[in-house]
Amino acid sequence: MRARESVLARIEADFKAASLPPLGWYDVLWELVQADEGRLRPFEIEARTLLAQYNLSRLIDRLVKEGLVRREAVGADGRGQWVVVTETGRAMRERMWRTYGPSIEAHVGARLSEAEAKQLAALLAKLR
Amino acid sequence: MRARESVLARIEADFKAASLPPLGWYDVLWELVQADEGRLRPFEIEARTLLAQYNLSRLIDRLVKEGLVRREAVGADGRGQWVVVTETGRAMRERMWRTYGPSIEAHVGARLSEAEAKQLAALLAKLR
DNA sequence: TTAAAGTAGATGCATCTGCATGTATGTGGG
DNA sequence: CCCACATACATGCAGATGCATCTACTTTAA
Repeated sequence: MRARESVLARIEADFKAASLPPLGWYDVLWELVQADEGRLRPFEIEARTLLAQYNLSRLIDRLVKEGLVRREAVGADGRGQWVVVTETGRAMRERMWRTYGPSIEAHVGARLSEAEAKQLAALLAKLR
Repeated sequence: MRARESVLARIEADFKAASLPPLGWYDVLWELVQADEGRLRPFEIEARTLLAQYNLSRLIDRLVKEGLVRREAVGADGRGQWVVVTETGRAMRERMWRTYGPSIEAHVGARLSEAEAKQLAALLAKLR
């Protein structure tokens, strides 16, 4: 818990310094960019990111308002919708990564050897 | 991040099931119980828990309102105050621990061997 | 001694979160 | 076919958080 606090605080400081949106936005944009056709259903994003349903719903609102994603009706299921990344959204994800990547490297990578990082990942995986 | 999410969600579910106050309260109560005479200055709690100053200030308000701690003036420094655990506060910490301890054991302890836990702690310490 | 700078803590405001619940659509058993 | 139940997502409300700033007291240094 403390380690996560420390690391997160440092990364968020880097984000603030670069005037970037909240860190959490990255995860959603990333999942969308990875996904087929750059789109996912909200419940799929929810499963991938561990965001609570009501939080995701409102996070999508904010992303829409910033023009980073758009909602699209899905034919097969009248209850559902697609969340689609826009070009602006892809560009923003890339811009965020230009801070995020080096930040992770500085605050995590630089403190662990390759072997240690693998070990850590393996240990943490046991907790999920 | 994901591991912490998962574990925390499980522990918080246990807390909710036991109708306990937010998990964060525990850390403050614990630091106070550990401390000499059961009291600390807010800035000391801040350093120990990584709580932001403004969050701690209001968290203390809530603890006071529940009768778990009380504020006391400190003679030496007119700007400062002591935060002192009450008997109710000590009892609450114990009650919380009766859920928290087993919960940690179930969601963390049971998934790691003694050696793995030590390894994990050592790796995470490098990130602080 | 006294003004400038520092430290301890509180607080107004906007945003975010958790919780419960709402609306709309889909599905499966009788 | 249809009604009870399930699923997908939204939302009102209360409380929590982040940010900037404020007040009050202390220390420093000329």
